[in-house]
Amino acid sequence: MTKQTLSESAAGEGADPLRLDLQLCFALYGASNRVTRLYRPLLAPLGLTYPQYLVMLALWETAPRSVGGLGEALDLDSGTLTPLLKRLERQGLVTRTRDPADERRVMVALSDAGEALREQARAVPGEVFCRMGGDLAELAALRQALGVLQRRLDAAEGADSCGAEATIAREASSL
Amino acid sequence: MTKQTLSESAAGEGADPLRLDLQLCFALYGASNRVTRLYRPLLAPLGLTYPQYLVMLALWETAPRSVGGLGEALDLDSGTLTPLLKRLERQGLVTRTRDPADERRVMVALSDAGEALREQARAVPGEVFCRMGGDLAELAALRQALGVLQRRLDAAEGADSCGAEATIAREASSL
DNA sequence: ATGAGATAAATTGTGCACAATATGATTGTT
DNA sequence: AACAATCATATTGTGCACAATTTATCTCAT
Repeated sequence: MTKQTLSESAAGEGADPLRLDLQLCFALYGASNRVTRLYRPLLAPLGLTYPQYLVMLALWETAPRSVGGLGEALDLDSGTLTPLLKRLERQGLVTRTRDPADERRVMVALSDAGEALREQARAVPGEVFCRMGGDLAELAALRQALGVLQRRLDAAEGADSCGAEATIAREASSL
Repeated sequence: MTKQTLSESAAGEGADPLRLDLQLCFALYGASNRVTRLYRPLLAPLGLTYPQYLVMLALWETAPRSVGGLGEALDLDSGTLTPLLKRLERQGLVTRTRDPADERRVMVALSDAGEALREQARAVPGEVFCRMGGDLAELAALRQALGVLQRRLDAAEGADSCGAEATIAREASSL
């Protein structure tokens, strides 16, 4: 099976660390694509894409929120959010109004239809959970590990060249 | 910090499985975005994007390959690959020629420049490994868990409605 | 008050990701 | 041989994701 070329070819032979992160990054890339494919048919009846669903989830928890606030919550910038929010607005799910207290900000609020959609969306997480497979402990562990990795990637965001001092620091804290 | 709204708000309170997969899927989505952001500055000197790099990795292992073969290896369809491969061709890194034995197929081969780029790319995995943080066991475990999840997601690809027995199983393990 | 920075969002341009469809080649049946 | 079904790739259209830039607003030191 050709699919294994990148993902598992070195699995048996002594764990080359270079192959490992190739495999890990590729696995994350693939998993993300698979997740959005998994959501697609479930969200289609609601007229939402997966990123739009994430925005709605954020708003169902707290609204109104500024574009920047949403961006920080979802780790997306205005170049992604602005057109996405305009589409949600065109569908009548949210409203976008400039904050009178600070005209630079745009506050995103839920319309009645946006609030109402919450009920329609209630069945989605259960379906996803079910399709992902039920080993709760394993999923929890995976989420936990992703949280740790995420913090490291966020930390690495600024560092320009993982220089000698960083390598030493890594070795010191490595175990 | 608003960022925690989706990712960790329920961490302390009894592990609602519905929140869990929301968090897990969101974490996968975020991790994938972060990975491509991590690669971007490392691949920019090579003139490659992360998906283009994946294609080149596949070709450096085995070439020539058909478009379909690449698609199976990377889990991408021709709608994604065709324009990507045309860009690689325009950069002089690959050639695309129809297979004389089966004119439906397009074989993608490496040009000399494409072969040569392999040397330039040799430093990339090390940098990535370094920036992701060095706990080898943890990264290996994460990759392992992603492999399991991936197989489940691939299996769930066809299933239309995670039927009654699965729902019952979920309810049984739900609390 | 005013102009220099800082900040928030929008815009522009490139490149995925994928559904739906189209085009053309191959295979199997009759 | 002819033709339906299948298969491999390409095309079209929508919607992210993000870098780079622009526009408008705000803050603050003077």
